Amino acid sequence: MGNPKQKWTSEEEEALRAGVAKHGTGKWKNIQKDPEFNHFLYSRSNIDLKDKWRNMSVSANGQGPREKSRTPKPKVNTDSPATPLPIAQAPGSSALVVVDPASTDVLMDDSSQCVLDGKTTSKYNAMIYEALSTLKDPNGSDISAIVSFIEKRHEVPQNFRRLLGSRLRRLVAQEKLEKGPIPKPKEIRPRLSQVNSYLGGTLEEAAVAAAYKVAEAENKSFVAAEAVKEAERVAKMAEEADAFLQLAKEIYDKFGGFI
DNA sequence: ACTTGGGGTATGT
DNA sequence: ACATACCCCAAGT
Repeated sequence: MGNPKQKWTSEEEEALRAGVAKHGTGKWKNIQKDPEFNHFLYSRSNIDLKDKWRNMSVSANGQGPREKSRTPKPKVNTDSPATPLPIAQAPGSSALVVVDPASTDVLMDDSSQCVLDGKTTSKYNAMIYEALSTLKDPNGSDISAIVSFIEKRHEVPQNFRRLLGSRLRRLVAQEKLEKGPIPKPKEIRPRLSQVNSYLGGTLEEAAVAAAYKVAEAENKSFVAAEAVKEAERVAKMAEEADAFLQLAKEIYDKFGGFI
């Protein structure tokens, strides 16, 4: 009747995940009110968040269809901000100890072997941002420094340096990174204003939204240098948004000279 | 005022 | 039919 049913967008889901990661399960109202997530969740109620979380948890779980009569909850739940995330949250969640190939499989085992492409890419991006933001080399960190930093912190394949090299080139090509000073979200916004002034039309909204998301996501990955899990998630977010931004740029390249 | 569990309806296989 | 996704209600705190 009143509601045509509003499907949850991936942005909303991400916001919800992030919110739960920060506030813990059950603090739905807090998450909804949090200015950091309210931009994505303003149209959802705390109850909606709860329901969505339930659904996500159910489908992310291997096969636990909606059991009602089963498992009447053996645990009373210690109610700590650490929660049964539907996707992530590694065994030793709090520390910097991460990613050794043996333990990671616990979270993404089901789809691990085939489609790793996108996921590893995101992971590498996250590592790069982590390295850059930690090293904070004003002249820009050279590749050796980045490699050695990451090697100290993560298990990486033998050809990692090669991978990293192409990865970096790509990021620079996409202007998500610069050679020289560390990347700043601010670098992106002025660019967009060009697009805006030329197009000024329907795409403006999309472009601004995309740019804002990229900026926000990248900005976050600085803060999240210590929380690698978060960084991974954020990197994925950035990549999604970046696709949008690319589109906007292409359009600008085509029509920018005329309009 | 919020959280929580149950349930209802639409939609996809 | 069954499972899933979204929404709503009523009870408990």
